[in-house]
Amino acid sequence: MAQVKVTLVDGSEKWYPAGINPGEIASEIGPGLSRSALIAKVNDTYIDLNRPITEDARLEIVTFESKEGKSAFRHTAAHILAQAVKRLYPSARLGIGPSIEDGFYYDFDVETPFSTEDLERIEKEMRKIVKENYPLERIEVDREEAVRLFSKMGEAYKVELIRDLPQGEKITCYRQGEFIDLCTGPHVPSTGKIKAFKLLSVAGAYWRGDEKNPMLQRIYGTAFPKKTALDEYLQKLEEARKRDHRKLGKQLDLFSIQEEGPGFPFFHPKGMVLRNILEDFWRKEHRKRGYQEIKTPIILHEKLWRQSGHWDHYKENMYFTNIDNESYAIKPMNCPGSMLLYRRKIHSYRDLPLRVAELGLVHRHELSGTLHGLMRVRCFTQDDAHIFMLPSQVEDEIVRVIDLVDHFYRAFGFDYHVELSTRPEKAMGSVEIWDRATAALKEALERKGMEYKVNEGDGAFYGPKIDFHLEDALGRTWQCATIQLDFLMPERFDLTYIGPDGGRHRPVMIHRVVFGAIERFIAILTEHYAGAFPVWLSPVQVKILTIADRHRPYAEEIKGRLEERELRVEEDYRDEKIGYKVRQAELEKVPYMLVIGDHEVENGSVAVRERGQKDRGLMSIDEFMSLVEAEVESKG
RNA sequence: GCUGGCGUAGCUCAAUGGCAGAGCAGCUGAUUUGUAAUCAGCAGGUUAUCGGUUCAAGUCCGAUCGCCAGCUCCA
Repeated sequence: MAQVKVTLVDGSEKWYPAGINPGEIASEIGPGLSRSALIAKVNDTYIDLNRPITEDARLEIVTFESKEGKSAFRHTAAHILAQAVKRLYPSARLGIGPSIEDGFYYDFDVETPFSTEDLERIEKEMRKIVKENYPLERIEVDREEAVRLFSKMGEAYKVELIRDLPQGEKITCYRQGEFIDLCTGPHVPSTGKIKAFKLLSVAGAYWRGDEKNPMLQRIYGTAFPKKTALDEYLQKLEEARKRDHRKLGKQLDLFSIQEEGPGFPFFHPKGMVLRNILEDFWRKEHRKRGYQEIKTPIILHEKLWRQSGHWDHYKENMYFTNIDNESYAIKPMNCPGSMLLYRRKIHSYRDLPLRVAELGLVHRHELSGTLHGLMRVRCFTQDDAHIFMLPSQVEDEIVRVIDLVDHFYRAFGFDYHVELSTRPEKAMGSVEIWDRATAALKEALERKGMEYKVNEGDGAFYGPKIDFHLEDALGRTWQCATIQLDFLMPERFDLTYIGPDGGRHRPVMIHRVVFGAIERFIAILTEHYAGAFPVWLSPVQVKILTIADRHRPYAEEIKGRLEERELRVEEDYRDEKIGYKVRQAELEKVPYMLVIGDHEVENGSVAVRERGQKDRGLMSIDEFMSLVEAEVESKG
């Protein structure tokens, strides 16, 4: 019998009879691996454990530890969900059911949407299917057969998917018990593997993500090989919810959104402190890098928006108003205003690049269902800038902005990922111009050696963009910084500069934001620190707590000393026990508490308590101030 | 905008279709206290809004508004 050489991940090589499958190899290696084996990676493809190995290959037994293992595991869980739904609701039509980060979902077309009680029923049925422990069987069919099979079952959506598959490609299905689904796999060997799972929520989702298509019912769930891991995950979710900036914003009294202004946030005194610190930091860093600051009006005449192209491409998102029988728009972006200012005078090539920054308040009519605390609002302040350049300066300028964003995000300890968004369907300008702009962005990214994901068709209507995404507490990502390259606005506004040849030339322009929107950035910041802001950002840096009334004069003196040094101080002189005041300060997440009693008054010291820690002991006031100031300086 | 869920005191939450409640916060008083909650009293509500069913609605039905999850869209 022919033999195949199998190279394992540790580099060892073994010979097996041809046709052996990865599952058999796993059990030969050991019962532990055999038990945790889910799928296999043979050379570079992931396959089921029962697929035969017919030639020499590199083999990796894939467990739940790896991304692909998790994905296959949860994909199988999705099939179990679909099977359960088909048992309970035979008329349900199947959409798609992939694994996702941390779980899986499956879409169903059903007459009446699922309720929470339905989820419990479905879960119960799923448990039965797991217990019945069906093997997952891979079936290859040709196209006609597949169409016939799924048509017979009435699975119109599946038939549509099959029709869209490339011609000539093999079509695979997976069967478990009475249930069969169109699927490329791979899957874990049997339904019994899915030991711990939970259905989490139901939501509507358009078929194929298009709002013109019917809305299906999507059931979300997650699955783990062990109950303890599932519980741990649910616990983690619970913890993450406590970091929600909407909750913390209320608790810490940073901001609110009132029913009278959906999507229009109110900033409270403490939120304003935070916001002003961010703006101060921003101004300082921008001045250092040669930016000038401007402010343009919030309301401008409709004709400006016609000229900029917003009228044609962005009208649905804009608010309009009338003044003296003329139509005006409330700005959804800052660029047109900035264009007018560029145009106010003649520019020499020697003036370029011209970096013009604006903390600009914009209003956009976002769909009501998309509003989300401070993350997604209807009015927000962009830390905008428009950079007018010679064509030869484009790449350098993009790189400078990338560096700036990186500098900022490092200061806050943020991880981010980058996406390159290309020409959308309803774009202004020619494909050639877009290609040129996109190439320039790519070039800059590659020069920085940055990894990025391409987001086809997601650019602004006037140009492609590099987006920087940050994560919230629940791992949802939000676009914050963006760098957009624009050849079109300068054209539309007939911007020029005088070149060395004395002639007029067209500048190129970058639109960019670093925070993105200050509101969103504050939201991310709040979730990132779980409300326990580092000292330099804390709305209140020090809280003075007195033991008894008689300590008040000394506490006042301390407070004065701290305020002289521009530290942000609050006091709590109420006649309450110290434990009570400490508790309250802890809940307010104030980084430093100073306890003042007889002892401190006598020897002119302060007793320092650090947030989340115990008593740090006595210190002189000078010692304490240097400590805090050093911490502020280091942005720690 | 769409699908589903939810909306009770400033906050967190109770209340079979049958008298709207608790804890915290607030106010008043007592207490003068050493590192995560001192005690007592008082006050706090058109149960989101509007309409309907019912002898009776926080609870059932409809509409509107808002919030939450997701989809679509986006900083």
